[in-house]
Amino acid sequence: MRTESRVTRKQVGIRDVAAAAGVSVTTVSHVLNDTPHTRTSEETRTRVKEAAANLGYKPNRLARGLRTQASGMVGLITEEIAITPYAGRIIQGAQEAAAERGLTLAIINSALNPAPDIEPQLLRALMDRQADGFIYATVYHDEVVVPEEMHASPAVLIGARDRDGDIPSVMPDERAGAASVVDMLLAAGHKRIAYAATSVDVPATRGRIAGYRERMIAAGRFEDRLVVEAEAEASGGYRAAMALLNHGAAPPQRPTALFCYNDRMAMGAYRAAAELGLSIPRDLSIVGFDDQAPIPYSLYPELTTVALPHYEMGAWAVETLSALVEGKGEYRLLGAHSTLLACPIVHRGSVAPPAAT
Amino acid sequence: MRTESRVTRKQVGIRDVAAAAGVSVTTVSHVLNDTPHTRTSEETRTRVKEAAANLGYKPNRLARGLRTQASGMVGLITEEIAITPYAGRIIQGAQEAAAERGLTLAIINSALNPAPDIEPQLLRALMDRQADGFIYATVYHDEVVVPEEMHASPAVLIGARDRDGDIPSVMPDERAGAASVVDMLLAAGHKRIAYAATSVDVPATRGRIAGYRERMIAAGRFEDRLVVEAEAEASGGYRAAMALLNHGAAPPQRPTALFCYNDRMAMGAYRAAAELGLSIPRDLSIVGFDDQAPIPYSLYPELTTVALPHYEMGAWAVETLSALVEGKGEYRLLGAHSTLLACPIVHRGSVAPPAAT
DNA sequence: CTGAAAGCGCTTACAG
DNA sequence: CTGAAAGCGCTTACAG
Repeated sequence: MRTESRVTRKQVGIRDVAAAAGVSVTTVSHVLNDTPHTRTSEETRTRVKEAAANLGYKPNRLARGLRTQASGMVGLITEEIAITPYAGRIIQGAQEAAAERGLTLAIINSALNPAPDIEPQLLRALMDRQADGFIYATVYHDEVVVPEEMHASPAVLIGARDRDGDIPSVMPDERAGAASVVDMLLAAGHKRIAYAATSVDVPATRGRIAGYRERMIAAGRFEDRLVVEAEAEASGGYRAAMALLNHGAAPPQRPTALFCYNDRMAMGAYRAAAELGLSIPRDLSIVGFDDQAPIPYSLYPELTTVALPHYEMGAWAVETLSALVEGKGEYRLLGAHSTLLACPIVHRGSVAPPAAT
Repeated sequence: MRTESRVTRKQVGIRDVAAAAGVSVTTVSHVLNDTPHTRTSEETRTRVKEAAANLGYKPNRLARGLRTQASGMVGLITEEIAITPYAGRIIQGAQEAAAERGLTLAIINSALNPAPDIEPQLLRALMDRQADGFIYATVYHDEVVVPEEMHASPAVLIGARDRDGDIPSVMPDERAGAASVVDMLLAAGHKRIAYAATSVDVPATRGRIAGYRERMIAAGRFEDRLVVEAEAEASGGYRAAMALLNHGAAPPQRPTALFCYNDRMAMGAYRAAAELGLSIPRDLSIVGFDDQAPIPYSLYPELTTVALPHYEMGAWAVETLSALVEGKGEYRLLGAHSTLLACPIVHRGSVAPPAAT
């Protein structure tokens, strides 16, 4: 049972506080907001603060927003991301950064191939609520053309560049991440490091293979037959691994390490290794990419992989957006600069030095 | 390049529309909102609508909210759900239902073990924005005590009952889902159906094993040694499957079907089957639970499992909440009723009739 | 140091 | 059928 009073009692407003403290609403507003260039006697300040606390006064943000023309709300449009396994952390990063700044996040989950109407409709809903700005998080494209409406507000992009070059963006440094995997494998003593590639043409595929090739070439270890292409799924990883490993040949013929485009492919590679009687990591080291739950810790041994900086991208986005919002008007100046965030290796159990041969 | 005018042009307000149409703002408001018990000449109506369309008038929801004391915004508090793999669909279901009703969803991602302050802080942010009500989505508990503040507003619970019995709730019908799996397996001809259980004491564990036992007993097939407990992870599934299958015994000794508490355990069971040289589904049928991406379609053969009604629970929640909000004041009357939603089997490739013995 | 008053953009009795 | 006016709860020049 609850005290009904809490439910029904009228909201206390700034006027109630003013009355209780025996001052004007102006003064209440000033002391509660610490309005700059305003002096109020210490005595009055404490009287006001006490009154506010006693009454449990909570300013109505709607009213404030109406008056100040700033809602303190930012919209996060996620392209399927809310229903995509790995990117809830974007939301988390954005939300924590928003909370620090007193901003509220309103999330719009747009479809990957948005129905022509629904996304603008949701976007409008937020604009009608005077959202101060927008973050558009894509599932990873090169370039994206953001909804027309977004150009009228401060905006920031996650995972893609703006085709019109207007909007700041952030994305993972796939290339550096892949390069660091090769470095790590090389340092562990591997010489024949294969790559299970995939052919979809997105930044992730290009960046990862570029990082791989670059380092393999630099180390003088690159060979065409070390990379095979397949679908970016477990089944593709199985096929690629079979092609790479099943030459009936022992090392040095056979690769001692297999770097997979993503964790799903790595999962298929585990199955291939099992069928070929190869023990991981003794006979074969495997590295994935994405750190896609729950794969890495569901495999045996647990999969060493590369994490995407989802949390960091979310936080970066609201930080940048919030700067844009502050510096209204000239926010175009920041322009199209695009930031790359590091992808750290998550070390687990699937990498070991190659067996002595 | 964008037309700067769009960026800088002052927002058009209801007054501009009134001026353009040569009527009062009262009239504009009436025709645009179709205010009941109000008649306006057809001619005036069209004039107003045209003027609004020409000017691209979009009502300021902040102002409307301030006036009507209803923000049209509902808060969705998710306990780690935004960063949990399988429940983005709750958000999606809630969002689509909200959009249909002209409501906007604001999402708060609370931690599983919330820091004592952060969650109430976010909740307050939404209350200060005059949210009309709240949905609290838990990761699955029996009962939960919702934050004190929520009791002051219409509210609805996903995945748990309210300890105080005040708040309507919805959850998956785990028991019926598990029962339907046993029925399906029985119908396929299996007699020895094992269950890989887990011992954490949450509704999901109890409901699933209850459904299993109930049907096995009804069919006269229940045996204690058909169920073994392990951790609810791939490693536990591996161990349980090994214990169940590795008696060196062929059917009819050995179970021909294995129902796993969740998909992660099923994943471990696949590995055990492979090591034991058992082919799925020829030698062993496996069924999981959760339909947790990307496991079911990353396994070979793809895993038959049971889906949780996330989308439906999300939609149910906003529908119910919206009813509560409409019927303000007496919303307590709806009270603690708790709704169960069906968990459908998703048929894939891991079930077949038992091999003839 | 403090306050009266205008105004943010709407809706809604109420009057005509 | 239509409109003038009050008011939702704040903030902010401006005056004193």
